[in-house]
Amino acid sequence: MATIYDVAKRANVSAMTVSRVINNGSSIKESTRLRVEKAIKELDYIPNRSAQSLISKDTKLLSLLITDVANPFFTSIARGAEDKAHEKGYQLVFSNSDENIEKETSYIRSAVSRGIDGMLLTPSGDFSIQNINILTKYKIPFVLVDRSLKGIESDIVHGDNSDGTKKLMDHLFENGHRTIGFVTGPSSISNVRERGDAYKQFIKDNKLPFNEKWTFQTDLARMQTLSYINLLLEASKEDRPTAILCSNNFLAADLVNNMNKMGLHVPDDISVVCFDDPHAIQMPNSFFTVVNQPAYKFGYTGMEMLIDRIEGKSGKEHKEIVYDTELIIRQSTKKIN
Amino acid sequence: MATIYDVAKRANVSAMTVSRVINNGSSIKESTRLRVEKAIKELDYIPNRSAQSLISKDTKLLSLLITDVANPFFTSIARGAEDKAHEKGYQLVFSNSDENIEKETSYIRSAVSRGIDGMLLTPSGDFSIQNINILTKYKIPFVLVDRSLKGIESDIVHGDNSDGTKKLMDHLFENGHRTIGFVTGPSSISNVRERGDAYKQFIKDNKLPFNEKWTFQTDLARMQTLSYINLLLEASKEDRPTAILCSNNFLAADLVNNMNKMGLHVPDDISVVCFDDPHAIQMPNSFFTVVNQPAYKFGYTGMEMLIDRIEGKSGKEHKEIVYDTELIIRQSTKKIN
DNA sequence: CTGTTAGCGCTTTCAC
DNA sequence: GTGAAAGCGCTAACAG
Repeated sequence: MATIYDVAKRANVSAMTVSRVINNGSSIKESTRLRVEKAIKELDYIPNRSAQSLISKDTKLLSLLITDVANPFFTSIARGAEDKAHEKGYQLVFSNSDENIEKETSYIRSAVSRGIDGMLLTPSGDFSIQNINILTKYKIPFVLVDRSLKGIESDIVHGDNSDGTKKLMDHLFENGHRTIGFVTGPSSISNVRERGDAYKQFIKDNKLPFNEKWTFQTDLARMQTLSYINLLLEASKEDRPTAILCSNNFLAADLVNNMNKMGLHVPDDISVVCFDDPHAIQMPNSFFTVVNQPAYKFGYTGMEMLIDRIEGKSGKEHKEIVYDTELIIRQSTKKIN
Repeated sequence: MATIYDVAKRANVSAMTVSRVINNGSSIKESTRLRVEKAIKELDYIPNRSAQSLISKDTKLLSLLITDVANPFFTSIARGAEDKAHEKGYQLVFSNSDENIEKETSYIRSAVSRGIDGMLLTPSGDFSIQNINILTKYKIPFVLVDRSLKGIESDIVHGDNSDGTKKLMDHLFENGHRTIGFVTGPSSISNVRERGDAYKQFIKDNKLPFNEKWTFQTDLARMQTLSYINLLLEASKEDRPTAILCSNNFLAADLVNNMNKMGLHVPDDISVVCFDDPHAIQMPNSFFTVVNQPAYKFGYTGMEMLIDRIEGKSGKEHKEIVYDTELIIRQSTKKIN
């Protein structure tokens, strides 16, 4: 592997001159520049970033820590983040925390060790604060995506969870649904909380029947929707919900898959709605009625905020960007009388 | 950010001793080890990887270069690759080449510059050989995924393209289809070629009508299926294909979306099949009849091969892993008489 | 416009 | 068991 000295020798200049050529540094005589560039090409010289980073203290490496790339919502975030990072000359290390706090800790520690310039992350829950503290301690800029953290001031980009929930509930209400169940994740996650609050608020505002029984909370990584379905099956048709609101796409997919297995048909027996599309590609006959969030923009804008902060282009105060959600009515909901 | 010298000073030892403690190096007196560990904890010292890499020549950083994470096929590869990398203590930089050779070159150059230990990649086409040469030149191990490269010997993991195509064609044939169109990508991509060959072979073997007109080749990044659809619309119902084989999922999604816009209904007017699921989550009412490839395993096993090679656990000869495909019959195909 | 010197944070080599 | 010196590949700071 050729070093800067090899190039220097070949071009009959000092290493410093080569360095200047590489970094478009101060004025260099055209003839020497050409000689150096020729030598670079001939030796196929590629600068060693580790050596550069050792001096500059930056690595042009960013970290993207999400729950699971395989979830189309996060896939889009990842794509958006990578696009912006690439645009700005950064590269992206990605990690899947799987909603697991220990995994998150270990990823953050190795990211710090690697000297990443910043991190874009979806914290797995309020416990993540201890991990965020590592970043703060090492003065590593970070931006939160999709989930906020109680008591943590930071740049953040997320969707309008309350309004999104309301849109979903409105849609169900307009279609005649009155008893509406709720399948959700752990309340240590901010958006889960916000969606839950909006759900309860809607029920109160519209004086809908409420039974705690129809609210089901499960782990987002290991979903146990089957027990909820059993509850539905045990209840009489009059008692059980005619519609279910799921607080995320994977949950909804798991629920509906299991319902089908157990002989409950969507939307004929029960309507189902959720946040975020379970499908990356928009198909004319997609199944789920959803409130969609602009996930790509979450990643793209979040990355932009992060890089701005890294490069000192953000003010002292933290920025919060909230995106509107969009209701897309499809086949998983049905009007009832 | 604390350095090894800060720790050394605090523990009253030399930097060398601290280094030995960090790396579980040779014998150290228990008491000094404890003193050093205490200092490390107190200072919250995390070793600087750039400095380590400058000496050791390895980074524990791997690169994943794929076409587009947003394509569910590649999403699964990414997830599989990250899982294995994490298992083995490596981190993953990911990049989207978008089938663009220049982007690919630039990503490979920065990966090399970064000193990655190895690369798992889906080359954008046969031109990628020039990029592969960079890796070879710098002796960076790599494993090919999904696509081979003419004349390049390397570790590789991919699906059985011929057999997959045959499964799809068999299915169409059994459902009465005789005039079968083919929508595909550039022939510089190995699997596109292999699928095309298998398609032609099937037509020949079964003495099906063949008209060059119904084979349409387009760019995989900027698909132009509309012009093909116009061709279909101009033709009489007797002449045009009753089914279309798409060589990949994005192509199929784009085609069907456009067909719907133009008033051609799938499967009522025309059946459509393709390789790879356009949806990451398996839904009971998914649309496409596909031949699915175990994409997660592509990533997981590919990464395993890569790490084995990096760590010198592979033999001299290159390994090729070919996975079987699985036909999944869904709603995009229909029996005709 | 170009070169010299020193040093980033760590580990290898060789002493003791 | 432990340390001192040298150097990995690069660039900041200064000199010329």
